[in-house]
Amino acid sequence: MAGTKVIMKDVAQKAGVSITTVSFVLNKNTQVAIPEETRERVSRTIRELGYVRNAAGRHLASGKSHMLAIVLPAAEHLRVDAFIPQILSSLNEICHKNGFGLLVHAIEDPTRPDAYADLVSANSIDGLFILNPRVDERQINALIDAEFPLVIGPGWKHDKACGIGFSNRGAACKAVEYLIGLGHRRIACVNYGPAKFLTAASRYLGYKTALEKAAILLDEDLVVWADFSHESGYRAAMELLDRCKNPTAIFVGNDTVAIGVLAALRERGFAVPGDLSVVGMDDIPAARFLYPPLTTVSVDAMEYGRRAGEMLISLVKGVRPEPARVYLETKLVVRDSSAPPS
Amino acid sequence: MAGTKVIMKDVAQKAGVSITTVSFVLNKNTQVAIPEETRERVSRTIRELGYVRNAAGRHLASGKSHMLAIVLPAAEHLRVDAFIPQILSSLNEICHKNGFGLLVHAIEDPTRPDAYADLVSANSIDGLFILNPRVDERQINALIDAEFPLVIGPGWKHDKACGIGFSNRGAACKAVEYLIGLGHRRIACVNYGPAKFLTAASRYLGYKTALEKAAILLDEDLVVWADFSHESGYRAAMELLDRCKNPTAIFVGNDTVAIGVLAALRERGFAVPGDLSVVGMDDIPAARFLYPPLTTVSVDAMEYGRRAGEMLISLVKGVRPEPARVYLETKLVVRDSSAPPS
DNA sequence: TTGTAGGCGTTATCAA
DNA sequence: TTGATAACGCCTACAA
Repeated sequence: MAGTKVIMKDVAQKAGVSITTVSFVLNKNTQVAIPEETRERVSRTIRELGYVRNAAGRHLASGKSHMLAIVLPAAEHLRVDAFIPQILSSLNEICHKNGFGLLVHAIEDPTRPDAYADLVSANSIDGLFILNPRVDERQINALIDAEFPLVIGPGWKHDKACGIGFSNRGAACKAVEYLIGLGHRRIACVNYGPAKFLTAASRYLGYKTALEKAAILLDEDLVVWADFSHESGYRAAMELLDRCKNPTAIFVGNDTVAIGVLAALRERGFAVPGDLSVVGMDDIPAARFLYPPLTTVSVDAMEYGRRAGEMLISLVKGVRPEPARVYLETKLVVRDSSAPPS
Repeated sequence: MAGTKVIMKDVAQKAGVSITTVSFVLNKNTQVAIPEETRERVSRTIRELGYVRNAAGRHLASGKSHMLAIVLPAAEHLRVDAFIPQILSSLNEICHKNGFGLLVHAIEDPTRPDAYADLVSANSIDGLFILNPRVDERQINALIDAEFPLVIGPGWKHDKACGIGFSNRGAACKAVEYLIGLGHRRIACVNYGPAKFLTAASRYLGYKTALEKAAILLDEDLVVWADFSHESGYRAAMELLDRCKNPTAIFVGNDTVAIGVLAALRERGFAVPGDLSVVGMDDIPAARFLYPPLTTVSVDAMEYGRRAGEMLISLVKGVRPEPARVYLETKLVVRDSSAPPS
């Protein structure tokens, strides 16, 4: 904000060079050899005048907006899930470091779930990171086919997709196998969101897989579905308890929902882990400060966002990241909410 | 993504009108009377061709980017604070409804706290919402002076500022007065962030005000400072307990930090509220599901974001919102973490 | 009511 | 090595 608007022409005039030269300096163009002296003089003039490139002009001429977007397929996600803000945070950092802005687009109108595609059509963004897509999102494949820079979960079924995340199925399986290892047999599942969300479906699959491997028959009455929020976890747990099927452990689809589950158990007088063990997923920052501290499966959310950003920026620059699919490590973190059945 | 790029000219040709007419239809221009029949035909053609306005062209020609930004002066905020995502969520909604994109800019480089000003200089954004500024942010007044659309807290000291928020001082005072009303005298304060953040400073002021009104001498040893995260709240509480000043209640600057405080108390064997009462602020979604359910001061975060968005969009459209400073209502929510001293 | 034409600020091609 | 100059796609006086 150096008072009035300064444009490239002003810089060129003041520095006594052409606009082209200024542009070369700004873009750190190495193809052309500009004398250090000239380069220095132009840089100084830019600083003196407080000149900043106009985004619109640059965008129109280059076709690059220097904007990336993160799409969250459910507004509820953004509102309540403690995992997302961490991703946002590291993604934000990577973007800034590389000169990109970060657009957040949470889908809150279910009738237009693909509204974000307009951002692409309008050429508003250079790349897209889609977190936890719905399974029926057809638009996504069209974008990948069109070779639009796009990062999504590693399990997305498209040959050319670039993805990062972790094995939701594997992680869930790990959590449930841990419970089985403790001796639990009647293990309930409170999933964290509707099955139309890819990762929620995968986590449920992991739950089923673990039971199968241990030859435990799946009891549908032990499965309830929450809807992202603490509140929904609370309600789901209440419903589960009302069914009187006496589980000895509960696998919860994520920690955010587990917060509600723990509250419900407390309210109904169940001791954790005395009467019931609870295991979550995500290891949100609050997990270790809950009562009791929550056993969960940890993923490094900050790294998740960082790597996603790096992959996306690589794609935007025309370099296909290698490897194209990254599975982050998950780790069972045992705290005090789990114990052998009594 | 209708395959290849469609521009206005294509629409104009196919519909058999001039580019101007298409532009008028797109912009819902009411100055000019276009026959319903023509308008309809153009709209249909736009749909058939899957045409979407190019953001760069529009931006350059109109000077409007149709982007708003929210600035978070500490990256830590975004990472761990459960209040912010809710604001983000409703802000996101209002933006979409009005055809704006939402840029998130968390400041993570303390050496360049005003990097977001470049967004303004580059004309990348039409408006700015600054949440919880640092008190020393000089850039802000320059922007307001330049009449750049900007929404900030209502307490920001500039005649022309537009602000929304709530009285942090008043809300904190309310919380502490409640504790005093219960009979507490030795009330500690765990603030949620450094005093250079405006709202943290205001909440501390509220704490002091309440003590003063009740003629209770402020004991500096009862005051500790956290740093936004649960973890920092945990550590701050530990430090407080180590000082052995035997408070009977703790006022915590926000609920996020209070989660850490509760964990520390638990670990040290203090019963809440039996041995110590705890009161937080913000009423984050998790507050009522904590153990014990947290007494706190509630503000409607969703409305906060919504109103902020509305004010900002109004400003962008050149209409100064009325009133220019909005104080949202705060409400003491008494749950189970507070009781009279034993 | 519709069309023509100039301009927005940058990039990038092509001469010089 | 540098400088003109033509795009880029849209908006908007102004003209018809």
